[in-house]
Amino acid sequence: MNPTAFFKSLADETRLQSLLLILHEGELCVCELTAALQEHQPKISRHLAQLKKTGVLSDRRQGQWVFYRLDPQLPDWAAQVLHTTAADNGAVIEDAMNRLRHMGERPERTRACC
Amino acid sequence: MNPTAFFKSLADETRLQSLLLILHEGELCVCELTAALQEHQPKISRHLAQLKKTGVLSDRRQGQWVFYRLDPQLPDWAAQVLHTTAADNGAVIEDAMNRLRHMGERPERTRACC
DNA sequence: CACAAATATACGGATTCCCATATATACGTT
DNA sequence: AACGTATATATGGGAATCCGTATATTTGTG
Repeated sequence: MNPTAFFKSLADETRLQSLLLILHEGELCVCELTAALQEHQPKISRHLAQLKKTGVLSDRRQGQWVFYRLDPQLPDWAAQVLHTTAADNGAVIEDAMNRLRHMGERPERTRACC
Repeated sequence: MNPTAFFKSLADETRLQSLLLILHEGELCVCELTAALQEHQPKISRHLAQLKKTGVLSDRRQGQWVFYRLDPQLPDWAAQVLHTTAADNGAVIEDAMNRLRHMGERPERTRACC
């Protein structure tokens, strides 16, 4: 993982908020992020695709939904950077977290392997 | 310190290398960074000015030289991000460190206050 | 197989970013 | 004051980035 490329991934409001939300929730699907951040779906999808391509996130499909989470292979230092950032910047996702909590009809999760 | 703005500061090869070198050495002047990174002086100055403007670095003039160091007011989480990155990415500044070590005529430092 | 929901991608346009070059400013020395 | 060194800034051009809209793809359901 190239550090500059990694920081480029974090250098966008939508991507950083998405990452912090995913970090907090474990995994989230596109529609949840779209609702929480109040952004158009293609915008969210585009940024998630970029984060996946650079190895920050990985995804799994479950039925109609695609859930994104931190890539388990993300280097420790990079994961640490994210956790450090999350710990001191809760305000960044405060509004989004509230919207997420009050969102009706969130898709049900099943285990990755049954 | 806005996290997105902070990460934008790190999302450039020249800026990140400069920061990691400064972190390692405590403080460096423009001419040392120019030599270590083998870049044109205006390019280095421009990036340092940007890092200063966003509150990541601060500078002090000593005679003809201007030394840059981490801004003492940089939030802990941001400093931590830098240290975490430095700890696992020594390779990023390896060549530059070698050039710095073999650089002749490095300017002498005096204490900030005499 | 039609249809709706969730997600992904393609396309242009607008903005931002980065650079090299040229020039200006500040300091020290003579 | 004149000159050399170190640093800063201005300018213009090219590349990368981000966005909204339109459209394609995938999946589940009837």
